Amino acid sequence: MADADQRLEQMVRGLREIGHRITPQRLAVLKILAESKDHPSVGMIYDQIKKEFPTTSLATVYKTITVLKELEEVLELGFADVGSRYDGNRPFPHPHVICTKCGAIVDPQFSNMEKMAAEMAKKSGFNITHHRLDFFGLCPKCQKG
Amino acid sequence: MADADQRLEQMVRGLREIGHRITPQRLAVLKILAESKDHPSVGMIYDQIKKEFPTTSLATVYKTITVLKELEEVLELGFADVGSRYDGNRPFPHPHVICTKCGAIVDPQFSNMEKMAAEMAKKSGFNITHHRLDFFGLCPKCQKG
DNA sequence: ATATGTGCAAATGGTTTGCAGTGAG
DNA sequence: CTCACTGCAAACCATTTGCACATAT
Repeated sequence: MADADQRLEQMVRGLREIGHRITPQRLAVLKILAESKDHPSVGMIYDQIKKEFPTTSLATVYKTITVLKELEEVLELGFADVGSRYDGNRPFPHPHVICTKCGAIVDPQFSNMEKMAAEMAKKSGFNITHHRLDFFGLCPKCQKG
Repeated sequence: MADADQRLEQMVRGLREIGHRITPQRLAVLKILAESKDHPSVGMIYDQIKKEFPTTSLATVYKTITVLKELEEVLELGFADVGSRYDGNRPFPHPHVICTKCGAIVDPQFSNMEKMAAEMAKKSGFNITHHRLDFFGLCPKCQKG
């Protein structure tokens, strides 16, 4: 998990740079986000943290994520039906594949979106800064079930 | 607006087929969705409708949209920050370009996503059924402002 | 020492629901 | 005539906020 450690350091550094303190609760949130590859919801993070710090409040988790979003150290994936999921491991735009049955979210390798973004910018006159690409379907497991 | 008329007919037909009634309020929602190219929110639709039917309730708008979603006669675009927007004119997956300042949403022409979807299916083992592709940036107007 | 962070509880805001009355088919 | 639809208000639920206390720096 060397890359998760690096992500964690990066997050801590970012918070310190803008004058934020590193509390144990906050560190626990950062750890979960830096390590997880399954794009957890706030609730999932909260449940996880309560094992370590039973008194931690949901509000603290939300507040921490808000700061990380501002720092662009976490990527928010909002869904109309199922709320928001977070990716602290790869906090930059990249494609996702979402199972419409069990809700699993995975990162496929690949994709040169930059080329397509440039094309869109040209055609629309927009100054494109970021993007989002999601594919929906049934994961291998749910195809059998 | 010939294609909007066609969309409207298609929607009405769809509703009738599953035994739903066509009330004036409902028809007003359908019209707005079939005609608009600006991806309105529920609130925008509601405001629009009140001009014609001042007593119409928000709940009715929501309920109608829920049915249209089931029929796949309207495409829902959920955003984490700004809620959901709806496209009844082209209710199938297609790319969108969203202005991060004024919230405008436009449909660029183009895109062969099918190829990319097939690639994703192969790599992930998922059975891909649909997708979503959004580009974010500043629209020409907001680049000046 | 001194603000920032925490935890709790209350507030918010978009969306959904329950239900009695209304109206499309 | 009937049963689905409407409108209203209440319920929901994820997220946000206010505030007194705790604590990282």
